[in-house]
Amino acid sequence: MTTATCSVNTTLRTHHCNELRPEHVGQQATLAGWVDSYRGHGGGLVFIDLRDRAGITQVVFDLEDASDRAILEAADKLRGEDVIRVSGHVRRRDGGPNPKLETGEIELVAEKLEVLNKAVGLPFQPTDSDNLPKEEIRLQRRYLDLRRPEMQRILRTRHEVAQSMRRYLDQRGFLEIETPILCKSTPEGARDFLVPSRLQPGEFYALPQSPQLFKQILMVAGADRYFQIARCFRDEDPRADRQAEFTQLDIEMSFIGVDDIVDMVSDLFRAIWRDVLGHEIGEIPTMSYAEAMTRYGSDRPDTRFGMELTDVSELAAKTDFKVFTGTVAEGGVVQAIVARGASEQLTRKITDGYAPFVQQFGLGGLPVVKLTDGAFTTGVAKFLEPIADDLKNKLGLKDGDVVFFGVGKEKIAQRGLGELRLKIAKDLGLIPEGMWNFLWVIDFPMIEWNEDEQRWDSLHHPFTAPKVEDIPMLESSPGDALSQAYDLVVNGSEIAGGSIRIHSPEVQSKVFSLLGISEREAEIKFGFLLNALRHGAPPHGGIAAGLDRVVMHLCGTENIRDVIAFPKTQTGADLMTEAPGEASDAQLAELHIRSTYVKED
RNA sequence: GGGGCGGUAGCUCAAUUGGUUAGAGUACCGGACUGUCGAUCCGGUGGUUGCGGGUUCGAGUCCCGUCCGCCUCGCCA
Repeated sequence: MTTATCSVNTTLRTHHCNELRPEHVGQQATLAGWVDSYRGHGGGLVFIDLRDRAGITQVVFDLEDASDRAILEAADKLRGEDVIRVSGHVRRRDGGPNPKLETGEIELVAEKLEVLNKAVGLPFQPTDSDNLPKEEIRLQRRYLDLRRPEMQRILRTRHEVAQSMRRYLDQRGFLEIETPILCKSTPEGARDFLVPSRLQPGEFYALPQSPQLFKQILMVAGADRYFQIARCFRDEDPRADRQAEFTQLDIEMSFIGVDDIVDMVSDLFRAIWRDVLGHEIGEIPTMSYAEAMTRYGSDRPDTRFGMELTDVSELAAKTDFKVFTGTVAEGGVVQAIVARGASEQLTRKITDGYAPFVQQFGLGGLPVVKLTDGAFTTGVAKFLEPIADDLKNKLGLKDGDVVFFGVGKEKIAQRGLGELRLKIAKDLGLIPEGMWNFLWVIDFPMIEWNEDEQRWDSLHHPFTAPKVEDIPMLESSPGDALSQAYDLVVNGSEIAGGSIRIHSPEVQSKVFSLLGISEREAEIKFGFLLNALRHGAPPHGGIAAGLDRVVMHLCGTENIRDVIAFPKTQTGADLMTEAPGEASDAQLAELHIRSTYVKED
């Protein structure tokens, strides 16, 4: 018995709207809910579909049976979304069963009707699935939108995921511990949301970007196994699968290595997919970051289809095409992906459109050729003459294949082709339905060079432990040192990421200095963590899984706002409450704040 | 901060190259109807075409600005 089907009888009702069955025929029942639809036949006969969270039951007002004229007149005035309470007896339907409803074999014959709340001037009908209002309207009247069965299903799925997580972790000795929302601002990472302090004039809290430091402190505190379904805040621009305020399943464990957490979290996701979808994930394969970048041009590869990247720099250098030869001479690469047999579908117009697409990711352009009757045609065909046979062999080309070249610095060529690979696969429908390709990506580099800032940035975060054997490389060749970090990917989407943490103050200091964080700076910003590491820190590590994204996958939506009860728009607004709003001068004065913003005309 | 798409009745949409009184479905209101289940049938109300300016004899349509929503690059340790 789940929360969806258990009894919810109260002083106002005896059953929910998906409970009455033929076995209840003859019994008295009282239902309460929303009028889902009204079908009137004049003075003598009115049908109402009554809806609540659980489902729909047909109520009939029938002059020939139990209903009197006064009730029929009242019933005739009922309209969609009115909230009513009806009492009567259950009977088998006269007009035959309705197979579309789980309660379709019975109906409730109304003897008593009470209108609890009349719905007037609805902006839209939540039951009208054909004419779904635009998202703006749905967000303004979220209470109506959430009444839709599809949204109810998502709310329930999100609940089931959270319960599945709690059940699983509880059984394995994890403690659910809350951490502060009003935190100290930590540098780096995303932009912080700031909260002014009234009691400490001129000072500010930050909302947590994640409970990262607190959960490490909890390990030092001997909690051993911690989890939390934690709200996190990052003041950055949103995307379809990301908003500033989001939820993570946050986990940290002591006395573990990479395999412990990978195995445990694999098992956790097997449990979630089993609980929610009844799907068996099976073993989750592992791939190194280097392999993911080389083969798929992404650190979160979608392995549901092929079209992998191939490096053709050596051949490209033998052409007379300056774009190729110049790039290779400067240390860049030429890589290729092949859309097999797609030359008919990928018209000139479409392939032309791919050029600006990859330019977004920094590529200069997008050389293209097609293979027709054994010869290269269109695009850069003429430049490929000298290497035609070698290229055909290397890429295994057949007539009808389309080849796209990514030309430039390795990272940029990989990223550009990686993104193009996904776009082409979507455009051509190459992505199989119903597949769940989970993948652990491991062996990330510790750091990567930031060209703009001319410094090393951590790939994961500054508390990520290097591989023990790579510690000496932090000084000799830091860019090659690998970390004990891991990301869980499903169908090309990152749903969890974490690492074994540094538990030695010496290694932590070394990493800080590598990242250009001075000792003094580190003491000011992370002094409490460095102190904790000096006072008996166990080896520990953890992971954070994006709850919103997990639910998106399980519900089959590509819009993060669909899986959040009260989401925010692209400008960070809540269209229902109209947050954010202005603060009064008195409020600001108390907080020792004055706005410098000047409205433009 | 950059690029793209969109905004017409409560809601979903239409409106020829700029051209008569901006239409349809649905919702809502009124009427008919005793077995419907997207009930049906008849009638009706409903518009600052997001907002401001411009071009024009004439603007929903073209131009400029602006607001809002969505997608995206940057950003997101």
